[in-house]
Amino acid sequence: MLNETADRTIARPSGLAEEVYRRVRADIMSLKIPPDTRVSVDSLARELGVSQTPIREALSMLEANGLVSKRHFAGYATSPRMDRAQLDELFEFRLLIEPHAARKAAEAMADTDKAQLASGEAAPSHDAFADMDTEFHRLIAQGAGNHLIADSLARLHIHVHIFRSCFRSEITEEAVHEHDAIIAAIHARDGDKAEAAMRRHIERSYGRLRDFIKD
Amino acid sequence: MLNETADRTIARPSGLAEEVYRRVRADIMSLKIPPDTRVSVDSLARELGVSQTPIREALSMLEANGLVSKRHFAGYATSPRMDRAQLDELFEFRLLIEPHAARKAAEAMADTDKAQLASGEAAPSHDAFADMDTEFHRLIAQGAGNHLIADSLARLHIHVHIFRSCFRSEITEEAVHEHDAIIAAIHARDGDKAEAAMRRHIERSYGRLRDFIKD
DNA sequence: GGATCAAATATCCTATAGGATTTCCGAAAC
DNA sequence: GTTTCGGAAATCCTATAGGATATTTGATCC
Repeated sequence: MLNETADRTIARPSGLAEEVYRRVRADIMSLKIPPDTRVSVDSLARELGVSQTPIREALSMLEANGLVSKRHFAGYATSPRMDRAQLDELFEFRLLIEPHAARKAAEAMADTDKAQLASGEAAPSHDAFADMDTEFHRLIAQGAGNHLIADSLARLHIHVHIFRSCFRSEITEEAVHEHDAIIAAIHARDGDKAEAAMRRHIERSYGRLRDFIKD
Repeated sequence: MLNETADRTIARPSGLAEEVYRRVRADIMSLKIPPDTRVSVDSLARELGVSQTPIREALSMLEANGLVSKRHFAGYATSPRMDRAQLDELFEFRLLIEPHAARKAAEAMADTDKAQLASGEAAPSHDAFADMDTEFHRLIAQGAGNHLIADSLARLHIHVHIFRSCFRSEITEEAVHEHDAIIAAIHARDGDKAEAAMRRHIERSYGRLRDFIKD
């Protein structure tokens, strides 16, 4: 095995900045870089084996997506963990979008996409369930057939994912059942039921997450 | 007048990338850089008198906001003008968010902010009306007290602004009257009326803009 | 013991140079 | 007239060096 560039380097010739962006985003989502932590351009450049320019571009994109913030002449840092007010705002926004998305998905989702919906019942671990949950909501958002809806929810769910991972919340039977109800409504092409089931799911999910915040 | 750095250069020591971002965004919104036009890093660097690095950062942020797109080894280009499908998606999204924002603004908006609401009746020109309209919707979104709502709508209204500017649509009496109805409802703190008035305004606005698209 | 101030370090920000790739333009062939 | 091919130009992408700033550490003073 003489494979030289094996460790943590990036080689693909398809845009270094994009590759760095995905990698850092993954590190933030997996809490490998915890919230409210400084992110050094130099360190990342050395660790990933690339120059500072693509790092800088990737961090600029992450900043535009709200995952890191920049202070002039002080560098980048990951956003602090959500507080109560931010959690409230996030779920208020989700309640505006996702029930509507579920309705449209029920009415117009392609059969091939519907077949991919899984409730997460078979998830073997916390991380696996988190990934399946993210994919579940992503599929429904995509099923709504509106790119703005899909993109907005993707951005939001990243923050939900981080928040949930901070507390390693358990895989509740409730969440699985709520997912199943949504899946059933979509398969039945019942827009009203899908919208109601999604609204209920988000409200319950908010209740489960809110308990983790004391301040 | 011996002011040397007067032309189109940038000097403020508060983050060059941010300054470049605002400038390029303004140029795109004013159609000084039309849709579907290539944007050269070198040219911008020479024109603004700064290095390539802040240009690159600013373009990365603009890309994350959907105003330009990048192709590997081919450079940046402004997004093409919205087609019918994108316009439909945009207004579907606005109808999900803005009526709710108007309701919350009516219920909780600060008096000092309410005093700033203007229908745009006194706008002397097309550009002035466009700016007042943007500010009108921004104030209401801010009045909803949810940063996610405010940020999402700000992003969307940029595209509305560009689309409208492409056709230099007239200042309709209708739009002013619709704005007045919203303002009246907010001053009366009537959430139901504010939500209904905003929904009606967006639906009418969609009808006025849709006529410009033939394809 | 706590606070204040100054120097040292680490980091960011900017600028410039060189290699790699796409695009554009013109000529030749069909 | 249309298409194809080749070369030149423009552009992007990456890497490195130097100046400027914030943060940290340590010593001194109260």
